[in-house]
Amino acid sequence: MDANTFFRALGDGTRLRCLLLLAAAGELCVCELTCALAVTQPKVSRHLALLREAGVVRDRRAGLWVHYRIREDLPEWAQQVLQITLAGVTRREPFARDRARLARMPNRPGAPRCA
Amino acid sequence: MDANTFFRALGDGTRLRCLLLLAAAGELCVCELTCALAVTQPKVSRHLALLREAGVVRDRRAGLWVHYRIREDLPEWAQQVLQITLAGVTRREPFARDRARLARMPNRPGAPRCA
DNA sequence: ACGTTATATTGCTCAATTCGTATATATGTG
DNA sequence: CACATATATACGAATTGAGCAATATAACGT
Repeated sequence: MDANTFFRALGDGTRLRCLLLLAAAGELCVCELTCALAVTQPKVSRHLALLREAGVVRDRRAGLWVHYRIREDLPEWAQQVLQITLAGVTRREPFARDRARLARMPNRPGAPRCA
Repeated sequence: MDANTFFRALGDGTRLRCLLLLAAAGELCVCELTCALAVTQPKVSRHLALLREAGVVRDRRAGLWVHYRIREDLPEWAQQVLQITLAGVTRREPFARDRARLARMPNRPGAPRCA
């Protein structure tokens, strides 16, 4: 994972918000991300595919749901970048609303947490 | 400086290399960056303008030369991102060669350090 | 097999970026 | 003033990228 690939992946607003949510929540399925970001499902799916191809996230299928998480073998510096950014973002940025929407979702295991 | 603006600025290879050089060297003029990156001058100039408009760098004119540096009032988290990335980049990435070329330039004050 | 839900992909259009070349501006020198 | 150097900008071409709508695939339940 070179720096250019990594930052190009973060260069899009939707992908950045996905990554910050994943950095905050650990693991999320596509429907949760779709609902938290309040965007269409194909949009989230394509950006997640880009993040996967860039080597930033990995997916894990569990039945109908596909869970995404930040790759744990990501270089140390890249993980730190995400953590520091997560700690640095203000409440005015879109991510704050994403996180709030995510927190409002029911969280029963095995059931979709989106409407 | 919101996260989206910041990472969009880093999302281009040329801009990233410029910023890493600036993070490593403190302050550089356009001709030094042009020479270190081994790209055309208008290309560097335009990317520096984008970085300036994004609020990531600031410029200082000194006679013929315009020196660029990373804005010191950049949010703490953004500065840390740059420092961590600088420490994390490997010798295989283009930035390593940029830095080597920069180190090879003569450094007499008041004279252009490029060919 | 059928229907349902979750996710992925395709086809297309439109906007945004990037780059090279050429030219313009700014500053300094004689 | 003419001239040289450093930097900025304008313009068009080419590429890339994002978005939407529709459709395809995958897994589950009955």
